[in-house]
Amino acid sequence: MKKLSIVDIANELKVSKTTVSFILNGRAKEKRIGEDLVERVTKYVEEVGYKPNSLAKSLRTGKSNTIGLMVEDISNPFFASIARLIEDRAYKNGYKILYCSTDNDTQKTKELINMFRDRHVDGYIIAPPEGIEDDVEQLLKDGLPVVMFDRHLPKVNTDYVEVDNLFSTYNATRHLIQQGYKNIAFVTFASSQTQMLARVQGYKDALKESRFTPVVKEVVFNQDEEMIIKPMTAFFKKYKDLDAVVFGTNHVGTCGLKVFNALGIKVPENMAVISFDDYDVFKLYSPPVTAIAQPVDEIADNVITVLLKKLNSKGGSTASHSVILKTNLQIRGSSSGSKVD
Amino acid sequence: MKKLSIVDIANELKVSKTTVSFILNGRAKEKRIGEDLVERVTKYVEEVGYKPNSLAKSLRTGKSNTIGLMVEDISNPFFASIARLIEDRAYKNGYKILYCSTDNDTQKTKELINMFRDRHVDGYIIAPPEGIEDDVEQLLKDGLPVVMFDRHLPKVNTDYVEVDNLFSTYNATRHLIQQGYKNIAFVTFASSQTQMLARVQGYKDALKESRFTPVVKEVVFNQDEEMIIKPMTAFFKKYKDLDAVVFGTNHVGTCGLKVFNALGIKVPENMAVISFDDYDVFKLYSPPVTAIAQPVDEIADNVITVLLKKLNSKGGSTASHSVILKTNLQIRGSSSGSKVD
DNA sequence: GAAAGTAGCTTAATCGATTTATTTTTATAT
DNA sequence: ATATAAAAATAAATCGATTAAGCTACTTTC
Repeated sequence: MKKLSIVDIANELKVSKTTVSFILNGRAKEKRIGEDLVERVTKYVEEVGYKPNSLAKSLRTGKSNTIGLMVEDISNPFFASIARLIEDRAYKNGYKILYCSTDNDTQKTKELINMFRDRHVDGYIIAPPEGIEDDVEQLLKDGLPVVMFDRHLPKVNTDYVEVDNLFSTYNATRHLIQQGYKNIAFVTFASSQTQMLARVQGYKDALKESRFTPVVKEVVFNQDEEMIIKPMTAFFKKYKDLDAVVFGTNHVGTCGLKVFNALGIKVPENMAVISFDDYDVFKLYSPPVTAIAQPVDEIADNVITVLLKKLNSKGGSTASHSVILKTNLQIRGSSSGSKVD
Repeated sequence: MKKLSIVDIANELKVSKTTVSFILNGRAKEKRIGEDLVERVTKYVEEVGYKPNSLAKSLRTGKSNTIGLMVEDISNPFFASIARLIEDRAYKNGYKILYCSTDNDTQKTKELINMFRDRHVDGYIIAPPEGIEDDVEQLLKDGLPVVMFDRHLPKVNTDYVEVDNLFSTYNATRHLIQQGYKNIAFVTFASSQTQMLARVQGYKDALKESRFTPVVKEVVFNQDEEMIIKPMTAFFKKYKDLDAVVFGTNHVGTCGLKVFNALGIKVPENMAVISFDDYDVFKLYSPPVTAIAQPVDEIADNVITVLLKKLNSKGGSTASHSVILKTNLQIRGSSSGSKVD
């Protein structure tokens, strides 16, 4: 049983493929095709289970009904859950997702964008690394909708969905200060991505307000966790008088907990911890770790909504929708959060 | 600047598009095209950055260079890391990944398979739910390679990559017995998927060997974690004399830990725990939780290797490669694993 | 020096849809 | 009965590649 084409349908019913095409695309009324014929065709198509070849369709129409999703790392729970939610919404709207991990690697990301272009992806959802401004600019110039999330490219005027990073770490740090902690460090990945800069700034702002000296440690992003844990271990060995730390991402936070476990540093007795991004590891740590929870559902929801809007408004120069969402400081810990010396 | 097509290239160079196509596909020698022309074309193509339209190419050749990856839930760390590794290998071999989550929903999975077919995916990687035997059979009949992982469909003769589930839980349970635990439960998702049946069986076998009575609790898979935690809480409240439990998956295990936290049950003092699938939550729990670590790298490696082999051997009826990998029981816990009453 | 061979390209069909332009058929008006 | 408009359906071009088959012009071969 070979796959059916529109010609087969047309031949079988002794009509032209044009007619079949019109009917299948709901343009029967518009093209005033007789109701009886419409019914005959619809019925037969249903009966034999004919599905148009989407490649041919895409070639002709230029639309592929595919969305390209580029995250930093699909195996990171934060990105995985957002991907999951976006996937659901996209499928429901007839779009498929082509996804990939950028590893925050500029060159890799550029290649992936080309790959997506090549595949005639209709829209792009990107958690962008630095250095891809020109490529994104080009996409926009060519009328392809792009929505960024988690961070954005300041030099590129496009839609994005983010959380209020600066306020989040500011607030978290202030929380620590109010609990009486005095030597608070900030540990994060070395990066000049917008969200990272904002997170560091929030921390610094809070410290400045209380006239404390900031201690910022940046570790280099690496697939191999050991390469993250080593420098971090050295850092905590060196700064022995720290009594609290804010971690810039869930991954850094998780590595941090591993370091503390290895060094025998008790959380929160010896070291209060707040990490960006909430997830099971922090919830189940004992005692559980305070975390800045990002509203993943809302992020995913906004991202896909904005993108679908752009896709439907077909080239209409919709004004940029930049959505900034609030995070939620999940305060946890046996000592109800206040310092006990 | 409109996108270039092969015709534009041909016109510009005053040659036929056939020639350009042959050169671009490395068939210049075979089609004895002059070396100078080959160079001229190659150079020009490079210069203007022409990339063939892959849709047109796929339409003509029938190959899309895409692999469909269907996992249970992309936001589950086990599947996310495998997806990540497969993605890497696939991209390196010129294949893109279309992925989706099945939620173990038969109907949804059938629809997704159709979606993939429609997209002319070249090969399928599936962690199959039950009930899709016919659909997979059809794929195979149509010459489309399918590799399954994590579990398989006993009635369908296709390649799969799995771990030795039965031995894994048997071994884990025996470990608990050797430590002196006497009332060991097995908690898992209700499912008759091969891997789940094997896991329960391994547990039962070990208990039988020592003449203990098995206590198996099955909870229903649900997106909403509360629906898992509730019945599990009831279960542990009811069976108060349990001193150890084996969890069938990382997700059940994580929920279990949440239940114990809520009920004030200390692990491992009041309840020894071993969970299938190792990940950060178990490593960082204090004291860390013993887990059955699956070799995700090896799984991903084998899956993609088998699939690529099939894709390249072009319809050749390669014999089924079924790979069964060993798991690794990561023994952890402050009391070095033995029971202290 | 005519037949055969070959190097080097090109013509045209094809994949399976969409869509523009056109034709045929039927109904209505004059 | 004929012109005219409306309704219904179709032919053919197109999207951008691949590829089987064909065409020159030049070189061999006997």
